[in-house]
Formats: sequence, structure tokens, C-alpha cells
Amino acid sequence: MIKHLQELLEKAVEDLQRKGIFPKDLAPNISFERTRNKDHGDFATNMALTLAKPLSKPPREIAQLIIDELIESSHVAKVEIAGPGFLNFFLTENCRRQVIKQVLKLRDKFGDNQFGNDKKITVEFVSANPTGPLHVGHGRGAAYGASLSNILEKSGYQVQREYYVNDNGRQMDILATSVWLRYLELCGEKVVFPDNGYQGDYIVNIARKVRKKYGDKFIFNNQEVYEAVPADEKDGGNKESHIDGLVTNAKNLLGKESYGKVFKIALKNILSGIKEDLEKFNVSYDSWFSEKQLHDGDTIDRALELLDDKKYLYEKDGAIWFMATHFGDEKDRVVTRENGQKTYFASDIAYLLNKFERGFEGALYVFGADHHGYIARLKAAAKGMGINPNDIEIVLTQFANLIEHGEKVQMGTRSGKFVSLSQLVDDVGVDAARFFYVMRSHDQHLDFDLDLAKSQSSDNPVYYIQYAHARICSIFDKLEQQAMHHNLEIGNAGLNLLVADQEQDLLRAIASYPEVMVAAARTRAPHLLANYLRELAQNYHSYYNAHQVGVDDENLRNARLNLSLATKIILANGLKLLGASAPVSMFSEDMKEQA
RNA sequence: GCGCUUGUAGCUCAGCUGGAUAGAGUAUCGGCCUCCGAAGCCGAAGGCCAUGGGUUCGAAUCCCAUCAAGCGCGCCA
Repeated sequence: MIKHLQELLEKAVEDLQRKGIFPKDLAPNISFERTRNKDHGDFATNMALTLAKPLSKPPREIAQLIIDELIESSHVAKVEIAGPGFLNFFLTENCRRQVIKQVLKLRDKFGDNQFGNDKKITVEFVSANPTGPLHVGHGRGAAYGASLSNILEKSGYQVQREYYVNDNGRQMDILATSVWLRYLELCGEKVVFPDNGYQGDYIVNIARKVRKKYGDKFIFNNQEVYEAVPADEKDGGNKESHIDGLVTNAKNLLGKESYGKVFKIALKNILSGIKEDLEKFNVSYDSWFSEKQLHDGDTIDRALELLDDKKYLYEKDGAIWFMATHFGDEKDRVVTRENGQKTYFASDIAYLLNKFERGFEGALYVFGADHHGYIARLKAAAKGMGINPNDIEIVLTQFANLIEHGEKVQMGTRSGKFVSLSQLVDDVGVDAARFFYVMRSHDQHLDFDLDLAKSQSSDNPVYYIQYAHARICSIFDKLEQQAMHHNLEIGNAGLNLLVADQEQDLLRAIASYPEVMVAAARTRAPHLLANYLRELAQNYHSYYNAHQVGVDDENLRNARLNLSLATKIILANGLKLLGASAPVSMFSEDMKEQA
């Protein structure tokens, strides 16, 4: 529709140019926006305002010239000049109603668009280290990444959802060692658990599995375990060198094979836990990409060679550095440490290269706000390897505070006290959890009100939307019981009977869905969809309270049913994209049945 | 100290690439069930868009400064 209006205006401008009223070299930027206020019609353009300067004429005068030149359109009822010089377009009522037919025909494809131009992209999100279960802090990235991926997919991107598994680093060694130490404890050895080890109970559970599978095979006595290990922090030493010493001993005592077994059990258990948690959270991935495979293959070496060939690497203090400052980063970054080990950043570079080698045309990263320091260096690496930095995009999600009884829930990994994502889902349900995380802009700090999310009341925005959906389902049920069967054709034929204010409002809302989808995709903002669904539900609730759908008049009834069905389709579609369900009934026993 | 992000109603937040009278929810107050589900609807009240400058036809939006909050600044991952 916007396109149609643009063509009308382009035509008018051309004619004015031909008549010599507008200069020939004028190339106006004609943009339309849906009006916020219905008194301003359906669509408005500010083009007369933007032309005021180049034409040195008052905007309202220009607007009048354009209107006089506009040709008739069967879709446009009238065009008005308003305010400082806006052109307000009013569509014919008939034109507005056509959208219902479209929704009923396209069903869940309504709103699909080609904004993404078939671009092949990876969306990487969460990617938490597999050293423990996901906590609520990861929830926002998960909800955001999953919802955004869904929206991008509907908007013409080819999306690959990816989880980067950091299964190759010091943290993983600490994990494996933590498990081994708990195992020794279980076997009756005396162990003082290190300050910097992973404290959680889940480590003990994994240790149990190790013991069950391998019995006493990995036992060493206390003296061997602590041989030449520097003192821990609690004993006045350094917790980092203490744990490193333990890791070294673990590797030496167990030997490569046995150590590998412990390592593998730990990784496998934690990773499958993470997968379960995400699945429970209605988040799915297309691939789980292992960092290890970058090391095992030659990708890291090739990536570094690529940089080296272009003289972007140099040696200093025994380490190898990447000239990130050359590409706008604030400092150069080490890629190979003095001890010969590759840094985490080296893997990142390789992974980036790998994404483009696999044929992706864009890489989108969803990071927590604490990682914002990575943007510059990642873009620098891209530039260094000859990848267009515009093809990599990093979106930050701000932190979420959990609020319970009006108080911030304190969390810290040090205290070992954190609320797991799984626990949150158990408490508030997937629907509310997913919705709460994405209902605010991702770059906004978020207060996640647990009590509100738990409340099964009007206070809870997700229920509000689901209720509208359930309500519509209930109408259809009811009429079906009374043998007033819904007839699409009769409904479509009677659309001209939809004249009530609330019906017009609802039509406006329905018609704007595709635009919301594009906007959400373009600005990477799922919360736009969440807000939109609230508005759509609001429009329906108002309508429902003002008018009876199940009236005796067959024509009007079916027209209203068509309108209701169109609303229902969009509600269900939108909820699905955000990872929430669209229940047929809000009665709790029915909700359970649904699940 | 430097850098990134943020500051809008009592509270939680929208406000698209600068546009028309700054909007929701919640809390508060007042109405609406003989009627398809009241987890709903209708109405009232609530604002120096942190502060001070600047850019222009026009600024919550862009620029600068100040104040306040969060985060980051390792040969950690």
C-alpha cells in the first residue's frame, strides 16, 4: 500500500516537473509512515516539509501543489494538508477491509517479507561457557536471540542459530579438575576444595558419575595431588596459581587419556544440561559450534597467517600481537601468548573467518553488555582479514535485575548464589519468562519482576495477549455449539458491514502488522512485536466489549468472525515468534492440557 | 582516569530515519456482568522528557558540556 502511495506521489512530482513548476533536478525522498493518530488518516508523508528548503516555498503551499496534481486512486478516499504541511492520506473503508482477506488467505505467512533479501547470516547467542548451568542472566540473551532469529527468518533472512561452545580453555581445565577433586572426596580422600574451583553441587553430581563409571581408577593420594602446588588464597596465597598448580597435577597424574575421560564427562554433562535448559525455555539451535574444532583443524593457523601475510601481526615481549589499533581498537591484542598458547581472541578470529568460509554473508552476535569491549576488536579482526566490517554486527543486551517482593535479588558466582534459568522457568512458566525478557528494548536495563511474572492476572501482559486469543477461540466454540457455523465466503462478502469504530481500529492494527515485522527485523528489536501484540489484544478486547460477534444476522456475524479470525491468526503467529504459546483457553486445567 | 550504554508520569517502560496535542501498563479514584469468558471494558487524575547550551521551519530524538546510574578497560575465558 505504501508503495502504491509512493507511486502516486512520484507521478505527481514528475508532472509538476514537466510543467516547470518543480525544478527538473529535484529528487524528493518520498517516505510514508503510518499515522499514530487516526484523525491524521492512515498514512502521512512529510515530503512537503522536506521540500520547503530546496524550493524556498512554504510547505503548505507545496503540499497544495502536489495535491492538485495527484491522480485519482480507488484506494484513496481523500488527501488532506495538515499541521505544518503534512499530507495525510485517508484510505477508503473498502481498501482497509481487504487486509482481512489477505490474512485469511496467507494465514501464518501474513507479515512475511523480503527485508533481508535472502541474506545468509549466523545469529550467535548465549554461548555461555559450559562450566555450569545457565542462570537468569543468560535468559535475556537466549530469549532475545531466539525471538530475533524468528523475526529475521520471517523477514527474508536465511538464519543459522548458533551456540559457540568454549570447550577449549583454562576454564574447562578448571572444570575438569574441580570434578576430579570432588571425585577424590567421594572416594574418601582428603581434599580442601580450591577457592577458584567450581563450587556448585552439580560438580559433585558429575563426580558421582565419574566414580560410577571408572570406580577407583583415578585415585591418587593427597601428597601427590598437592605436590608443588602454591598456597590457596585462604591460606594467604594466590587462588589463580593454586588452581593452575592443581590443574597441572591433574593432567600429569591422570595422564592424557584418563584426564581426557574426566574432561569429557564433565563437558558432556554440562552441555546436555544447558541444552535441556534451553529446550525447556523454547530456544533451539541449528548448530553447536565447538571451539575445539578450530584448534584441532587448521582454522586458527590459517586465520593468523592471513593477518600475518598482511603484516598485521608482530612480536613483542615474547608474544604475538594483532595490530588492532590500526583498525580503530584502543589497544593491540595478543593472539599467541608467551607460553605459545593461543588466546581466546585468536579463536574468535578463527571462528569469524570460519563463519564466512562456510558461506555466510553476515554474522550477528548477541552479547551481554559486559562484552562491549569486544566490538572494536572483533571488527578490527574482520577488517584485518578483508571481511567487510558492516557484515558483522554485534548487538548488546543490557543486564536484567530480578525483582522479588520489590527487592533486587542479589546474585554472585562467588557466593555460588544464583537463580538458574531452569528454576525461573519452573517458577513463572515459559510463556511469561520468554515474554518478560523481550518486552523491553534490549539496550535498556530491565527489571524482571518475579511476582508480576508469576501472577495470573491482568497485571501480567502475556496473559492479557493470550486471553484475547483464548477469547476468540471461545467465541468460535460457542457458535459451533449453537450450530452457527463459520462461513469464510459469507464473511468476506459481508466485510462492508464492518463499520463500527472499534472494527476500524482493529483493521488498522491488523494492517500494520507487516510493517511492525519489518521494523522489528530492521532495528533488531523484538520488543516492537511484543508491544504491538499488546495493542492488538487491547483493540480486540475493546471491540469485544462494545459489540457482539455472535449476532443473528448471518452476514454480519460471519464478517465479524472473519475479523476475529484474522486477529487470532496474528496473535498466535506473534506469540509463537516470541516463544510463547497461544492457548485455546485460559482456564488453568486447559492450559495444562495445552502444555 | 579513559571508553561504551542509559536517564521520559509515584513505579516499570514505549516513543521508528528529527515532525502534528509526549504514549502504554501499573498504582490511585469513579463507572460497566439477566448479554459470545470481568485474566475484560469505559472514564478521571498524573510530565521542566536529568540539567545547561547549540544545530533548524521544527528537538524527548542530532551535537557539546555537566550531573547521576550500570558496565568495561589482562599474555582470563
